[in-house]
Amino acid sequence: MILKNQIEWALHCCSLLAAVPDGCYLPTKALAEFHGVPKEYLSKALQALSQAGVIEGTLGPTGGYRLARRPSEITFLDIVEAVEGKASTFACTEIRKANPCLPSKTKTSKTCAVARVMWKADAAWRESLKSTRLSDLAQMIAEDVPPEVLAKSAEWVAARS
Amino acid sequence: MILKNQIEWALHCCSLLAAVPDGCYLPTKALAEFHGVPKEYLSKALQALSQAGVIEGTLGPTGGYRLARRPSEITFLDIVEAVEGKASTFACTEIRKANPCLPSKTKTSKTCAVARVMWKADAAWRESLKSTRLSDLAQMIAEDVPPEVLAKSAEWVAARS
DNA sequence: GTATTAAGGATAGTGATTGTCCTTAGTATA
DNA sequence: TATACTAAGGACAATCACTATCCTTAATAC
Repeated sequence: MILKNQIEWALHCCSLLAAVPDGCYLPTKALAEFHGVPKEYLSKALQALSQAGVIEGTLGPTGGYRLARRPSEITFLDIVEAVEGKASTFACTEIRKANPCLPSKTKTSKTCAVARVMWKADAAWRESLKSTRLSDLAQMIAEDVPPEVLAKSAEWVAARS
Repeated sequence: MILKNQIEWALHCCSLLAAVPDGCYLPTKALAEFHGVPKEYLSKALQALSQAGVIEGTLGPTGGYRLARRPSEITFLDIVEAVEGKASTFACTEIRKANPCLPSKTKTSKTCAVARVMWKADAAWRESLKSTRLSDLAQMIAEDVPPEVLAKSAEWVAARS
């Protein structure tokens, strides 16, 4: 099991969209070029983010995407769930019901114990993703990347917004 | 992204192996029949568990599998990692390096910030899986399943061990 | 009117998961 | 010793999700 690449793309795109000047939009073409990924396919991830209300897009020559909320109000979970969906990573197929010793009349009152444990772990994963906001990521990146690269990237984005 | 079915099978199989009498082995055929899954394919998951040292198998007419340790010393994480591997669910493809504003000479001192956050969430997931042991699962199941079904299942297993 | 954009449908290519079949070697029993 | 049973594992095909590309439609700025 591995998360799809679109998750990574979506996270990096949102990170970059945080650098878009107020009132402006950054088109898919620029986002794809900046990250070196296919524009058409990236578009699918951006559409998912848009539908989830994480980002918002507008049409026309000055169109593109921008964050729908402030970076401090967008969590990693928002982005991951927009692309990946909200369904648990563990799918219970109820194989416990195949138990030959289980009379068919038995009521399965609770959910499967195995599933409960796996879902608890899934919840812990999401809770961790929820605890980091886009603004936190911006701060981390500001500490990692040299200031001149950061400034140049902001210019690059502004020039295309 | 979704965990493979073999994870579910492996967890249920380990749960059932906990009911095998001391010194006995339960063959793949019985495990597959009990859970209603294809014997040949289930065998792959059991082999992975065996290689990871979670269970141990022996050959011959009285052969099969049994737990390699006591249920209190086997965690969900042991089982999940045996089948799924220890690699993180998030794979960083370093798309940050495609940044056109990044001089090629720039040293990437730290790992990607996005990856760090995703890996932290992955660690939280594994930590949660680590906190539940096979003995805990047995207790949960004992509270869910009617005593007569539990006893009948134990008989079923003993008869094939 | 023209160029540009998001949105989304249709369709292949790719790779991981699922499933089956077969061979090999070790073990218990008659 | 012969036989039946088992795990281990290699080879292979089917299925399905992910990746990628192409195309049409509708809205927007100039």
